[in-house]
Formats: sequence, structure tokens, C-alpha cells
Amino acid sequence: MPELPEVETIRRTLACRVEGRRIRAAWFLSPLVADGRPEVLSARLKGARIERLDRLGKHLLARLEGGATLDIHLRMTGKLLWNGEAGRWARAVIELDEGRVVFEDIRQFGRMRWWGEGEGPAGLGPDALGLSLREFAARLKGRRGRVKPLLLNQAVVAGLGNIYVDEALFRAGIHPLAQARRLGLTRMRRLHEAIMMVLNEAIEAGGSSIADYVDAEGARGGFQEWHQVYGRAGLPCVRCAAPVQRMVVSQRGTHYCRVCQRR
DNA sequence: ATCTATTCCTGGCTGC
DNA sequence: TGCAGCCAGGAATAGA
Repeated sequence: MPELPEVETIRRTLACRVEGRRIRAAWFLSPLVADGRPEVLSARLKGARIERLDRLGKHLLARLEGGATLDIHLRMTGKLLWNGEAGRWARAVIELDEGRVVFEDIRQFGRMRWWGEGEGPAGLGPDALGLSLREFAARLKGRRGRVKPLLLNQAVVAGLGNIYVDEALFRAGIHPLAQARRLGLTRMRRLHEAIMMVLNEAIEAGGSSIADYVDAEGARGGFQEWHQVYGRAGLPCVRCAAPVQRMVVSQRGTHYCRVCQRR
């Protein structure tokens, strides 16, 4: 599942390949194109130069000459492969003046969208990476609700998903069902630090490869080896040896230690 | 505002 | 070996 560290790793492995290149041709399969018809997107992209590859939360943003943006969201199983083959799971191919980008997506949840000049993905909070403690605390304090659903909400903080929320909450010693606005400054600071640490370490490791994720060169990530709770239900907690618990929160598998994580 | 359930989708896994 | 049934979950959506 590409979350912030995986999308950032893809951005880093792809940016040097596509920045400055011109799009010769592109095709897309429905329903990949979120807003409009695939052939309209193809026509818009033809001949455009990619100035820069940015990231906001889990969105990859290809900044095009003239101010438009191609917004790419990988959702669950989307991959962007540099010079990949247009095989069984290809949903889009973007041919550049040198090389090509193949979008593969087994489960077809991924979406691409065109934004005109001055437009962009709507309703996103600030990117999780580089978010200050002050702003982070303010955004959680102003909300009712439990901490895990809030951290998963992209309008609150952009970029966190199921894996990194579980990992950050464990490292901060906070229960996923804790009321966010009742977290004191100490625990808020610990949570902020845990998020930064987990995201930075995961980027350093090239992301987490549970099943499908690979970067633009086809390389798997290594951070799954460092997961402390995610996917470890029933195994001993790395801190206290009590079995890691699993429950469902917001329709998502939630992994935590009932000894180390307090409400 | 916050919550839950539903939808999309298919490879991989479990159990028989 | 085959097969049915379930599971994984990001985000949009509807309804309570």
C-alpha cells in the first residue's frame, strides 16, 4: 500500500528520469481517469513537457509546462514503472521523448486527474513530512474523535496510511482509540516525533513492501523488516513481549500493544 | 462533526 | 489439485 514513504520513494526514483522530458503520447484505461474521458487526457498530455515531479501526501504531481498538473494516486496496488512493459496489469502508458512510464494496477483503484493552472488536489491537510509540532497539535486539538481515524483522515494530515499510523502510535505509546484532543503536550510531542521518525526511517529504507509495492525501478522496500506492530498480531511485543493485539478501527486492521499503548 | 457501512477490485491465502 | 469463500484497504459516498 503506497503511503507517504512509498510515494516519496517512487518520486525520487522517477523524478530524475522524467523531469525535462516531453510526452510523445499517452493512453489510459477506464476507470483510471477520475474526471473526464481517457482520450481527453491523452490529448491534453500530448506534447507537454514535464517540468517537475512533486508529491503532496500520497499524491504524485507531475507539473507540466504551462502550469497544468497531472495528479496520480496509486491507492492500493498502483505502480509506476520506468521503462516497464505494457503487460497484463498495465492501465496507462506514458511515452516520453526518451523512455516511458507504465502505470500498473492489479486492483484498479488508482486514479489520475488533470488539474488546470492554479488547481490541485482539494481537501488535503498539510503534508505529514515537515509538519511542525505546533501545527500538528493544533490540528488534532481542534477535533473530536479518536486518534487513529483522525491520523488516517487526509484532510487532517496528508500522507499517513494504515501501516504508518499503527507504527507511529506504537512508538509513541498511544492507544489507537485515545481521544485526540485529550492528549497532553507531552504525548502530543511524542506522537509528532514518532511520526517524523517512522516516516524518515521508512523513506531511508525505500518504503514498506508487504505484497505489491515496488519503486519506479522495480525494487522492493526494506522497512517491512522494521515494523514493530503492523502485521505482527499474536507475536511478542518488541518492548514488553506481550502478544501484539489486532482489532478493527475505521474498517482497518489495527495492530497495537495493550501494555505499551495507553488510552 | 463524527461515526459506520458500502462500494470499487483481484491476487493470495485458508480450509475442505 | 481444485475450488469456494474470505481478506487486504484508500477514498468516495450515503445515511445515522
